[in-house]
Amino acid sequence: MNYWLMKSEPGEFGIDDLASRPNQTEHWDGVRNYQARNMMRDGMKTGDLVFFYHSNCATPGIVGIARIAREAYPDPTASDPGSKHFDPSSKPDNPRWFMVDVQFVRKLNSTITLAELKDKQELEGLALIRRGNRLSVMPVEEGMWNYILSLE
DNA sequence: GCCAACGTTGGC
DNA sequence: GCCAACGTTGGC
Repeated sequence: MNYWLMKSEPGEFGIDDLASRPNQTEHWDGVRNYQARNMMRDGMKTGDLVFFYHSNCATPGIVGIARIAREAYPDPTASDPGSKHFDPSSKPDNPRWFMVDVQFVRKLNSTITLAELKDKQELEGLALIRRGNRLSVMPVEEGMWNYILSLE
């Protein structure tokens, strides 16, 4: 079992949006960063758990937990000229971008804020709080996962 | 809205 | 292969 953190802007797609989808499941499309893609494609397995993180908002932080419901498969928005994630250099017979399906597990009782996470010596090295980090998909070590949950 | 940090692109 | 220019992310 692996653990992850995935960022989303609540104004675009927040934890409540995930919870209200059919089967409480949604495709995680639109990832256009190679490192993030590689982690989704090569690392994520069905059943892995994910911290759902709200970025670019008043109080950035971890707001809930999700699970990987389907392992990586081609992201159709890459070959859809009408999508804002359209990538003309990705060929349908050789897809460049992938997505996973993510299913809602639960919301946290309260947001574990970025400020709080930054404050913890125990989380030194966590990719989320490394300087300049902008990855939208990143791994979380099991020990850190458990520690973060203990902050709830 | 500002801006630092980072990734990508493309000329050479 | 270098690197300047540009676009994006995301905290503040």
